Amino acid sequence: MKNLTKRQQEILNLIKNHMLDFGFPPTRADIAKTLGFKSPNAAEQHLRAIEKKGFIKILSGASRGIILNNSDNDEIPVIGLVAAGGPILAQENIEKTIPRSNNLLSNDIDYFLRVKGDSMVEVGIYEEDLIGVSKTRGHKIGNIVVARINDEVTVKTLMVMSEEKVILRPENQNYEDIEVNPQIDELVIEGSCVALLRESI
Amino acid sequence: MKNLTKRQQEILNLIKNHMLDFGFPPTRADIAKTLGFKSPNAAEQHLRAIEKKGFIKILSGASRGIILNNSDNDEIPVIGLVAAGGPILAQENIEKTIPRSNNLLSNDIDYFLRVKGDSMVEVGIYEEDLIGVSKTRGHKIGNIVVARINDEVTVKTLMVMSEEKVILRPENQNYEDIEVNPQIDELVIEGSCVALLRESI
DNA sequence: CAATATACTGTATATAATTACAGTAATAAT
DNA sequence: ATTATTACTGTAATTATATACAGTATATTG
Repeated sequence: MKNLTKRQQEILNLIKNHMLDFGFPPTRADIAKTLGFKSPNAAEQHLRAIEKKGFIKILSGASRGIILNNSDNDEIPVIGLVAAGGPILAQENIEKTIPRSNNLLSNDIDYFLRVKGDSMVEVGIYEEDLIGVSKTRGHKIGNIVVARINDEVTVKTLMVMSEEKVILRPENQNYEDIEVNPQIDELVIEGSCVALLRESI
Repeated sequence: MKNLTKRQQEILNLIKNHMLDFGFPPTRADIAKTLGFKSPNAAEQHLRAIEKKGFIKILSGASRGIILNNSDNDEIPVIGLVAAGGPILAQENIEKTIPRSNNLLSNDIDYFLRVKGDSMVEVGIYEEDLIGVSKTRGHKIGNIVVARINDEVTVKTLMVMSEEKVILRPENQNYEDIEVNPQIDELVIEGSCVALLRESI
């Protein structure tokens, strides 16, 4: 999907704002008035350009017939069991999706992962909890991370991370630290835990 | 707010469905066509009646100018500190509101309460966590409840509940059970904890 | 260097849509 | 018993709106 120009982005934002304010899209005249165009055709042509780039769909003949193509995916996938081999976010792993609500949880949650086992109870992460995982947030020492060792996905605290030694700590006295040599075993830090959600208490 | 007639409800549903399908409201002609009216004026008059009853607002002169009055409150209040005296849900206690997402958390959350203190750490409820509280769900023995003793609001496990003795248990070995005689102290079980949300980890 | 995209003005028109007015008929409320 | 509400048909006018066509000017791309 091509990038919008600054002006086109302004118009797309205007449409979104109009939707929020009124619950329906603006007319060409509305757009022209708001942006100070002297001709509704200016708006028309911008809309055509934005449609061409795939951000909206224009229904011909219908007044206010502008449909937003929700490119920004506003649904967060919930990952249950992770099938061996494939990527965590593979379609087969997605248990359901939940709408992103900006007010609520930090914006950089890429997915929720359902916790299995009791290895993190001492930091209040229980079996069946959903942890919000950010792929991009830096994987710093001390973070609770989602790690993949060979084909197994696990949630642990990242204690040490060097070229030949990574230590992952369960937050439960009954478990031992996991030491991995990334030059021997395949190790991927998939993301950091940034939120938690417990659906049933 | 007066009740809608069956036909009026049908039309309101039609509008909502149109919003979901297209992202904007239907025209009078759309409504007439869908419901088999031979005159757009039939739709017009229904809309006026629905507006009169407070379910929608009609913007005059605007095509598709129908605004739904979100009567079903789809925002869950988040309660921070509870001011002494008043009800928990008093406006001054509302820190923010978050949109209800049906997929995600059980539907009978009436509000979120921000947890203060560490008295419930052993069941994975930490300071600053938000607990989802249901007012209606039965306050059974063993439930984690939101209780108000005189003017203080607290979250504990309900252990015993009889006419002259109520025991509330902190889930933390460093704290003692709280025993209340409801005939001496004012005690209200405000609700049961049905979900948990941790915004920052 | 020509073609294409961007960013508009300006005019015009067909059609989309609201909305007023005039009725009919059945049912519910006072 | 009469008045208001509900639930429509039918017609028509006015306004709202999309959209085509003809331009101008600048910037970007192949």
